Amino acid sequence: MLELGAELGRIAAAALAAVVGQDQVPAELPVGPAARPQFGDLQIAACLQLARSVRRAPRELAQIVQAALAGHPALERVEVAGPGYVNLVVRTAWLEQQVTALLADARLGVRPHHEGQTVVLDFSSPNIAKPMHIGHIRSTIIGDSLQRVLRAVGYRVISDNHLGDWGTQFGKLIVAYRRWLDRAAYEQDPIGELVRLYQRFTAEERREAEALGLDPGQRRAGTEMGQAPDQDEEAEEETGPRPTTPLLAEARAELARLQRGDADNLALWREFVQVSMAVFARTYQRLGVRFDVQLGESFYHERLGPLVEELLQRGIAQVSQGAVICPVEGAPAPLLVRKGDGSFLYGTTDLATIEYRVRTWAPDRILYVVGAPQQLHFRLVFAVARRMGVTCSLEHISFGSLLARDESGRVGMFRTRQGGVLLLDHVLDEAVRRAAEVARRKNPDLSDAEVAEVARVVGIGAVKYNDLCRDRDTDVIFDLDRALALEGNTAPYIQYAYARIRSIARKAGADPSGPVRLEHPAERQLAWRLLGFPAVVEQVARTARPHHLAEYLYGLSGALSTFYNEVPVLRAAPAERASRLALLEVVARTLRRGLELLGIEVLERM
RNA sequence: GGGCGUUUAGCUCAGUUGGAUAGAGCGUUGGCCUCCGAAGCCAAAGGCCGCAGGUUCGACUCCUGCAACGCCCA
Repeated sequence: MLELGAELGRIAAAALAAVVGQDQVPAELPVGPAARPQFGDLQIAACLQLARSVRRAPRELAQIVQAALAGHPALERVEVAGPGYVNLVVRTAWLEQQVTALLADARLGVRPHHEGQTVVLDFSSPNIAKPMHIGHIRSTIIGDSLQRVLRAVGYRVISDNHLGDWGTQFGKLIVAYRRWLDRAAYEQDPIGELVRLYQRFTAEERREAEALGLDPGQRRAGTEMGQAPDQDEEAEEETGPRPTTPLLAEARAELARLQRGDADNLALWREFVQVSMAVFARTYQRLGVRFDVQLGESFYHERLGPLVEELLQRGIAQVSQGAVICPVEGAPAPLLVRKGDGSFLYGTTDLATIEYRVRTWAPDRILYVVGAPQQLHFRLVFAVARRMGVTCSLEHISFGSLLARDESGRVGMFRTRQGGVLLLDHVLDEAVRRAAEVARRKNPDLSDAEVAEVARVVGIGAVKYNDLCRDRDTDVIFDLDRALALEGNTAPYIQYAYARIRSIARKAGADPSGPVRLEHPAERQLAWRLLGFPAVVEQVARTARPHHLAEYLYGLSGALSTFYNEVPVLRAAPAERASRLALLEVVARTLRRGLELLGIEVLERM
């Protein structure tokens, strides 16, 4: 359909250009699906738009298009309708031939148009020594889907987990580890223990401050409202000079030693990184997410000092009140790359990272799947990168925040009732548990092992789909029940459609083979949707919005359910039976491939 | 104070870049398993597309202003 629409659009454009002039008409008229079934399969509305600029009646232009397309072999009918639409009805024989061809096409029509191009994809990026919570899921899930889709259309993709492994928290952690470590707890749940140690440090430090009468009231100002948990200690660090307790001084000393390369502290830091990554790896495995490289912030650490000096030399950066900033024209603030005390910031690391990626992979695009709050930050970083001479496309694939509705109905940042974070693994556990209940109830024939497998695939799929089915820009009001729902517009609905086809295929026995005949409207509807698959995949690659694919698969599944209800397959006459089995085979493969591009698995029975 | 985003059915969300009568899911109401899987299908009710202007043949979509909510920067 992608090719047909484009081809018809070019023919129509050429015909108009011959009459009204080349420069008045785009090279290809947009050809879209018909607004309503009674209008046909495709429609062209461009004549209405062109009419104004070329001062001709819309219907007159539409007739020119009609004449140009009338003889096309794929078209049954070409009509001018309403104020100047051109409605197209595609020949059923052409559709039949196209779908039959898909049966032999492993790629289902998706073409690697971007072969030879490289994209670096930056996503997930959790912080070391902290658990992955529900807030990490969007970046991880959307990013993983994008790497699958981008590869499908031919890109060479470098997926990079840019771990937060070099923050200011490590000085505190080192102090806390040496004083209060519970070895058994650490071995059982390393990240849990590191979190406990960090919290212990904070509590002890606050006690000290209070004992010394150091202004305890303001100590957490600015972090009470709206701060994501990850940013708490950053915000604390940024609040500037304030009274220092002995404990905090000790932590700063350990941090300084670490940054100077002290062997003991370095070893401890490596251990924190190692145990954290081991825990992350298990979660990624559950989710089926892979990275090509995992180069954390620490990887760029030694480059930061020289980079800032270069920026100063090249006049991109300047000293201001002891700090180093990069002014950005038109932006409300400059990019801060070195603080007055000589320490570096996220922006510094981000610039060094871009530099490294460009040098190493020479990408055409670098995509960052990071939340919308970072929008200004990336705008600044990208602008400075441009001044450094980076020419590739830099794109912030932003997504909305995770919010929650409290008892009074107000919306705010997501927290659990206890005020903490909701752990990603706990959400997955709960999803799998609920899916197991449903599977057991719906399908008592399944063995325990089968139930476990179904629950895993359905539960994880439901959680993923919950993030993939909506436009990433909108904020999510998180509702566990809704996220884990197994009915309606969900992954299980699509997985169910797939499983039903597989069930029929098993009963049919023989391998399906063409040719496909489309006699019933429900068959034609299915076929038409199948041809739209490549365009949707290309659209996701272009816009980095996987929800278009989710929507497509949901629509295809719906068309399939309707088909089931109206059209017999196994009981049909031999010729029809063979045709319908072949049609269903293409549907099943499209569903499976589409879900795979979303990072969601399928089941042969569920 | 400056900036970004959001605002569409009771709730959660789509709306193909300006086209014909604004669509789904959940929830509500009513039908459909003697029939290839009911995690399903069919139907009904439900709308000031935040508000007010503007652009034009035509606006949920574009431009301006305002409001509410969320966030970022200071």
